[in-house]
Amino acid sequence: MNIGEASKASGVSSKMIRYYEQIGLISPALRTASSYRTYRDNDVHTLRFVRRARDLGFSVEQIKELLALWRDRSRASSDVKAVALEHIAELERKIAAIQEMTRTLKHLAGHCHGDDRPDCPIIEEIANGPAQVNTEVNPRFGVASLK
Amino acid sequence: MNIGEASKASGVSSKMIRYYEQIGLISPALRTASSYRTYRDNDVHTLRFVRRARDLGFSVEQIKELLALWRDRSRASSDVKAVALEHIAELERKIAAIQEMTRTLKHLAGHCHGDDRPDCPIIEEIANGPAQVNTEVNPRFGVASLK
DNA sequence: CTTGACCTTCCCATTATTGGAAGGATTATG
DNA sequence: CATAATCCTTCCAATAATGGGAAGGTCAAG
Repeated sequence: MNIGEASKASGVSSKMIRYYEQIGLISPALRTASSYRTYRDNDVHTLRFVRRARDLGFSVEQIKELLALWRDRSRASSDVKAVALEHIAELERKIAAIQEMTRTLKHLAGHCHGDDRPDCPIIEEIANGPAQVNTEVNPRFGVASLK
Repeated sequence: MNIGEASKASGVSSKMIRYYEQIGLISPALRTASSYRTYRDNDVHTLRFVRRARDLGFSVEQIKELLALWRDRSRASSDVKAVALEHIAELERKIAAIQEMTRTLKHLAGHCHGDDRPDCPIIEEIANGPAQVNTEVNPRFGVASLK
């Protein structure tokens, strides 16, 4: 099986297969006399492993660890779990960060008329920072009272 | 004000200020006789605009649009809103993708003992793909019945 | 034997940011 | 004033993962 077939069989592009080999994520493929890379079922299995891990958002570095754990049949499941939990934590940090952005943006967009007039709280906030929000119950202390 | 002070005042690193100038996001700074860049309050204002937009996850390209809209005092707020909504949509796609990953990973981690034994559903799934989940109510048709 | 579809390596681009080197300018201190 | 520390300048490189493409070799079908 040459690289194109291995690519189709694994869902990893030929480009990436060569790249993974180059950076040492996977071992160098066997070569034919004319230096074509050849792959066997086992290699394709590894490539699928890599693709699934990528689909789960693991970095190449983490996949290196996971591959080592996969091959080590005497690994402790706690070792695998540690990698997974660490990754989950990172993903959740990312989600929180992005959600904070959307929260702010939705709030702003919700207050933007979105019509032909130039007045726009979205660009206002980006330009001038968080607008003073009057959360004051008593208007005597609100921003409005400063006029 | 030279670049270091402008950096502190705006929260954008000197490196990035130079970069933004180089790619044309901001206009070239005035220079002293000894070619030090100098910045005035107005420039710092622009830099803050850029930083806030970055904090909201806008790409440099989008910020280019936003800056143009900001400067165009006859812009339609709908134009700003369009950029924002597009960005919100993209952020939500990202969130959904990452959440799907965490959902899967948490499920797997929840079934991993995390002890000294090698048996681990996490690495199992990465290696062999989605395990057959028996969602069948009638055991006659379940995977179990294939034994 | 030609043609088309593959393969090889090598280089470049992407996005936003950081790091560093080499050298000049400014500022502070002794 | 001399010198040292701290700035500034430009240029080059690296990051992470992927895609695009060129130039040239190989293979299989016709």
